[in-house]
Amino acid sequence: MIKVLVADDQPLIRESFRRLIDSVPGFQVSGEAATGAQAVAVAAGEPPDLVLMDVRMPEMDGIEATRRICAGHPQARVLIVTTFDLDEYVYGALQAGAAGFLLKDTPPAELIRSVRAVAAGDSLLGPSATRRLIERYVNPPARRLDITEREREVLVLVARGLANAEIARTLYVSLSTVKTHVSSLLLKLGARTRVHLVIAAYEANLV
Amino acid sequence: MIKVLVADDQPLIRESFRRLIDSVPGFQVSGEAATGAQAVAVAAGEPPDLVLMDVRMPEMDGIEATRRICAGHPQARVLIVTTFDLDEYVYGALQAGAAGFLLKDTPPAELIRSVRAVAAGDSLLGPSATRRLIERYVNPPARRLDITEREREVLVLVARGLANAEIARTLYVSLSTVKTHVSSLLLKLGARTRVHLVIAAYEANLV
DNA sequence: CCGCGCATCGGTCCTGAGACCGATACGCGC
DNA sequence: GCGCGTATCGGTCTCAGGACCGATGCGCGG
Repeated sequence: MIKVLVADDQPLIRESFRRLIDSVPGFQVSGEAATGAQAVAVAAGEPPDLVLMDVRMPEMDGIEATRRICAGHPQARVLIVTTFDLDEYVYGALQAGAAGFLLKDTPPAELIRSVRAVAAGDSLLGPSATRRLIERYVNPPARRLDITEREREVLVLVARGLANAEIARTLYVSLSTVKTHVSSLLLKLGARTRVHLVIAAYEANLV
Repeated sequence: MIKVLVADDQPLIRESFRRLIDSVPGFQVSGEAATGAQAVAVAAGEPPDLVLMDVRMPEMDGIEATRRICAGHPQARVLIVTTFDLDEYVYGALQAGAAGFLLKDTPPAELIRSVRAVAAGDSLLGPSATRRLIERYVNPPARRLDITEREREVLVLVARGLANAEIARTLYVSLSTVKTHVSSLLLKLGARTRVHLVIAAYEANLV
């Protein structure tokens, strides 16, 4: 029997979730909480297998509560269910350890499937959350650096940790040439040292 | 009317998808393809709004076809539907520009909802794909660097581009101390210069 | 108590990095 | 033809970075 903790500051919502969860075979609501702090406390007393967590709650928000519960109970899976489809909520919740992020307007049938999936160890996000996650992490808008092709090559090698002499040998040019390119890069990217170039390269997803 | 291209090397699968799609109001199958190359060609002749794409296909796989179609038709949304739930497929497909990744055992009702979501500009992944995406991009297993707390502080500042003297001022210690820590870091992390430290810090997700 | 790891600090020495100066050659557009 | 940007190359000079030497104090466990 999978024990579920329901955390939401609205009693009506908790009641709905309780009915929904209890209607699913193998699942049982083992506790309720009206604030993030309460959720953490209840989870400490009765370790849940699954947590349905709201984000906006008094005392402590659901993100922070998620972080603490995940830290204290690694086996617990947290499914965020919120009204507000905000970027920071999504990223924050997932970084805090949440395994899912759904909106409250999700149809009950899908919610149940999601609960099952999360309880089984998988993860699940609402469509808009998924889109933004992909945009942010998988296909981030590669910042355009206004540099020439040759300079880009040099930048990549710098970011790999090669010394100027090594870059020269790699590109079959002289040390002077490499230094010229590096100087141009420093100027164009507003960097003081090659360390800043490495940082710029990483931030621009060149590596 | 949303035009859908169905690409799969099995005629039976195509037929199933065609019936499913045509049964949804506002959607219409505008073309079929049995290989990745065919999919690209058909898409070029009759630009689709949505593509249902298999991965394993002769001539060209669905990932590469996705890449080309997304490059040529930015408005086209690609939904990968495959039998094989492999990591490389998921990461590859999303990097290629796919907006969704589902398994063929997805129930028809959910598939239809997914098609609608993807056509509306959102994204959707199956539960296991979502989990692995999160594990890989949002909460990557931070490599443990065997360094002291103080060294970690110095490393972070180095990775931010601070010079030794600036680090010294920031931490209220002498330049000598910073140099000592940096030397220890170079030794422990097997780095030759501070550039390697920056790289190590980025790879270890310290920044 | 004594050893060990950690953090702190100072000095010397050498080298790569980067600024700044110069130059040539090539392609491209006006 | 001439200017402009890019890529190439050389020299000089300064300085931060890093190696290597030394040292002290502190906490912690055998």
